[in-house]
Amino acid sequence: MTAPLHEARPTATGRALPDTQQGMRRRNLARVMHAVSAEGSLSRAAVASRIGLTRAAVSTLVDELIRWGLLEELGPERPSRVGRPGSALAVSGQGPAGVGAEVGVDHLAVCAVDLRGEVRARAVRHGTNRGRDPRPVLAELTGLVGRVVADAERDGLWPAGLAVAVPGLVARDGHTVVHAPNLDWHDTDLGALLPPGLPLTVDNEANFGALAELWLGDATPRDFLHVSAEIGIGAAVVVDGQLLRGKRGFAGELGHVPVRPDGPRCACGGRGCLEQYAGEEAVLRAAGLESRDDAAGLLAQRAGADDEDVRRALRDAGTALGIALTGAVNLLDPESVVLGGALAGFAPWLLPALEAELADRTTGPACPVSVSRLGPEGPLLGAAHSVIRAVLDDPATVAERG
Amino acid sequence: MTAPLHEARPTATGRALPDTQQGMRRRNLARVMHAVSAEGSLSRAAVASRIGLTRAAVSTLVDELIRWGLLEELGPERPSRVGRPGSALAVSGQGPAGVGAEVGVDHLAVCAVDLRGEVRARAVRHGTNRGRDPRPVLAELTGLVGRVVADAERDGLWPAGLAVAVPGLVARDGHTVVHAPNLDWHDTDLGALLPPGLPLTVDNEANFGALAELWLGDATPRDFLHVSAEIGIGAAVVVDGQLLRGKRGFAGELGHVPVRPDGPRCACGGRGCLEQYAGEEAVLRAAGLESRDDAAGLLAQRAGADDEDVRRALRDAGTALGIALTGAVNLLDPESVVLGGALAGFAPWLLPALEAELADRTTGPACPVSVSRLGPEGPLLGAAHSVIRAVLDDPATVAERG
DNA sequence: ACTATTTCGTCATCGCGGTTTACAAATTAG
DNA sequence: CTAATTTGTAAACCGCGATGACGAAATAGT
Repeated sequence: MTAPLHEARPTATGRALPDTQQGMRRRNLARVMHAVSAEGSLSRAAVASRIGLTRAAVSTLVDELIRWGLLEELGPERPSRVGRPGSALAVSGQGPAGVGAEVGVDHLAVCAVDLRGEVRARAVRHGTNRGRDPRPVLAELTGLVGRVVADAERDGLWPAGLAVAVPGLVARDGHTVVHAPNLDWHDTDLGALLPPGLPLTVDNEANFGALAELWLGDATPRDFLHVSAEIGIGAAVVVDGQLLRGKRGFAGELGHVPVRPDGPRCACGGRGCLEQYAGEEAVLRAAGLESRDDAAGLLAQRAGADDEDVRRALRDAGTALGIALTGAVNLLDPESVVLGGALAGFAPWLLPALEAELADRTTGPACPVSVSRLGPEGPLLGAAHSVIRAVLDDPATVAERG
Repeated sequence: MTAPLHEARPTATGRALPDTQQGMRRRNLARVMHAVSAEGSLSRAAVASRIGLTRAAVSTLVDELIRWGLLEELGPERPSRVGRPGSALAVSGQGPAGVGAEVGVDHLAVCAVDLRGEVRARAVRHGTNRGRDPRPVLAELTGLVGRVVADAERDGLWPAGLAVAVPGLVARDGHTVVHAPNLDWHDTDLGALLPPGLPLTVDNEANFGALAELWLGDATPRDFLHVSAEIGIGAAVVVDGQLLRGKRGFAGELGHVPVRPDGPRCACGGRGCLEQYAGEEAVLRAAGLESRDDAAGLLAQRAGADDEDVRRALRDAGTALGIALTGAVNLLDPESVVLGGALAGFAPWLLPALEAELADRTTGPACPVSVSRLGPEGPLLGAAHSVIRAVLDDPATVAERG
């Protein structure tokens, strides 16, 4: 029932790795990094008691991490209780940087985040990418990445990897966009079209948004459902602090959960999918508006200005979302549901209907629904942080650099 | 993106365990057990190459496991290729036994399984438990457990734990039945009512059924959805070979996924839940039959005898299941869906409508739906095997006994 | 039949990594 | 100013897997 010991480190190959002393060392290095990172600043003794190793062992681990430039010594702590005060350790503000990028429907954005989680450089280009060929778009993105990397390097950082958030389905290989309807990209391998040299990860923006919520949100639980709508409606399922990706990497397709099985036909082949009721197109139509760029902004503005048609449309969308989420919550029993992306902006008008539906259809206390405070920044930050987390999770990978 | 090294062994407390040499040893002992168990019989050298350790290291591990009575030496292998033949190792048929029990609506069952996975003792009592007080029911169950344990002990086994499958929701504490509608049990702590001394685990029958499918099914993937209906409709979600339990332990409540949001009221508070269309009651009503004991048997018999009313009712149930599963498949992207429990018996009449619905509502290749070959035995076997798996997953826990 | 080759299991030795124990340094409590 | 407490480090120790060598037991080749 508990996690099998022999599968402590599942591998892509499916074969269990041998458990050797080097692996133990690597895991303990990671534990030290995580402990210091979580608290901001910690003495060796505090790390030791927190991760359950002895002070002596932690000392050697810290020495190594300092040598690699991942930790730094801040000097003696202000003594608070009796005894010799410890020497404060902190995650280095130099060293590796995570480069995150976002291909949005109407913008490109890139940022660099240091090990401490602070954004140290950014670049944005506005303008629609809808229907454009991937090559020029990614060439522009490469330009932005170059600028951000140059800025970061001037600042004493070196890029440890590039993570790109895209509004579409990404294969489990981590670099092929299978289907991005709003960009009209299909089976596009971004590996060849982005700057070489940097380890690349591509993922769905909902996934990166969920990770941002997990890592940066305040009091975000380790089991939650993150719903994020831009044009389509995506969701990401986080279980025990890990993204649930599914066989093909397509998990979280909330937009095509049937809400009214006899409803209107959907592009996916189904009928009455959530997107037919709560997708951007559907909401615009229900509000009597035409499709256009920045439709989300228009909707939010009208709703804020008491436009009753728009409000009704958003209420109905909330109801549909509530029905779809009832199914998801029944299936997953998450600790909470978080609304992110464009949905966060509509929360005042969506939430009441959504929560009412959820409460009506569930026994006992309804699953709490909250709104992301990261808003549209989520996916970009999640992407950048995913690179940083990889370093924290296995510091030995950057042993040589620094 | 990969599993964080520092979280290799997640704990119930949420605090990361230190990584020590003893932990390493324990994990490697587990790897040896799993390797031998998976192949039935293996030489030390074969184990070594399979788990990536050296022959010398495996020798010491095997020595210890033999000393504990978990492995046994079968003697020299029949030489197949050049070189000295190895000495065959096998999991011991003596030693620890897993005791599984099932509280069904109309029966009680207990069995004991040895480390090799073979059923070595069993006991059953027929008769309804619907609405009975938990105390006498569990007293009877305790009696059956006593008989099975006695049989097993006569056979050279000792009970390593008791796992009980119940048709209802079980809290994450692993011993409290929160809600079992068909028994009419609520917030019942089974810990106090079952034989003391044996480590106890209680879980939903759908969960144990899914584990049985995972461990015993042929070619069952590590990511699948197991749907099991007795009276209600339960599901279990398996992700990466692990059960997804949810915050409260209630994950998998497929029966209350909304299928037609404006459909009939359900006891759960919702409307148009799957159970209103595919639950036993609903199917009986749709077929024009009355509720009675062994209704499932009656339905299967009538369907087999070309009763068109029953067949239509089952087809409609299949359609509703298809709609609910479309949502689940969109959300989870599992490798397959497995129908177990009573559903397995209805498969011939359910499957066509179910698969048609799933195919219609999904783009690309539909998620394959298969039928469990374990049938009604699943939960009982899963329970017993869960105890055995715990031993295989951490052999050191039984070091002293044997 | 005899030898060369291959593979298996074991042993002695080694290196790595965390623990134990001891101690000096730095602080508070009295 | 002394006793108590806590921190960080160093030295000795121990557990565990790796290495390399060796005898044992089989096949393959002549």
